[in-house]
Amino acid sequence: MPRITLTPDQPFSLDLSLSCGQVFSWEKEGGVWTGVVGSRVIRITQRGDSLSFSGADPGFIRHYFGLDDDLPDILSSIDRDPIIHAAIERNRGLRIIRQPPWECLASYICATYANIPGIKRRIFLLRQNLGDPVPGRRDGVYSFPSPHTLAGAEPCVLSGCRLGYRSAYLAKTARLIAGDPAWEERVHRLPYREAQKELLRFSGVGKKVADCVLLFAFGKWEAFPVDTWIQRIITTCYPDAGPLKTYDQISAFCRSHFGPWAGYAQEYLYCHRTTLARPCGDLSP
DNA sequence: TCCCAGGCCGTCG
DNA sequence: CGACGGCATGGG
Repeated sequence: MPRITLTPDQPFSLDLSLSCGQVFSWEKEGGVWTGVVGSRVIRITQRGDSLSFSGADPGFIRHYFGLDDDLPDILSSIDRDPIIHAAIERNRGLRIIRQPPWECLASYICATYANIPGIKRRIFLLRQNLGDPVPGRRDGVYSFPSPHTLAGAEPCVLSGCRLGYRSAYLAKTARLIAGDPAWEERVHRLPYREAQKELLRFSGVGKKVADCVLLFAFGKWEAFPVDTWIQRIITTCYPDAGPLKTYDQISAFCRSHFGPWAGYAQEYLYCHRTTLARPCGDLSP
């Protein structure tokens, strides 16, 4: 079984990274995480500084989990106030995962105005109803459906995935992308703001979804997704920022406050949301 | 039964 | 631009 030994100067927590709500298709059973990334079934476990895994080579694992990002450097650069400091102390080792772009985009279209268990359920149904079974010992493991498959899906099959009003958005975007295979390379090449504009062309994609995809799939670290949790945290815990009202005001304040790795700060705040969002921003543990 | 959830779209000032 | 209602569905 392939293995990666982590060095002490580059902390990593598999549990935090997979359970903080950035990915929706990983499951942990008996200490082992299982997920489908593209067409690979990856099984991985962490014991201390050792990662043991199957289904992918070490280079893929390093890239997918961001193990080559200099986390201590990133964290010290965003550690600019007591609020984020507490979030860092509590969640050190959380890394932003590099998701396949289409899976990430489609998942976050399905994630609007829903809670995480509901999102996981819908994406599970999408895989089960429209994905391809992935060869392996265990059945019940399916790849994420391709844009082409989703674009041609029977309406009754798609409605069985319980997406509600998101269903039409996803189908429309799947059709657009099935006829535009260069979208991924285009977004990669563009700087943050123009890449965001490019994603906003897709149906069901507003600024929040676009920023999630830019952060979680394209490594645009300036992206700072503002959802209801982050909005609450910023307005209650950062009153000195002034009366921030619009998405762009909050997002821009956080980019200037946290710097070029603002997206990492967002994820640490989000991971710490239930503590930070309670009344008065109480920092007690 | 309520309220809320990793919001977006269309419409109207 | 900014504000606002509607929206399918499921969790707590």
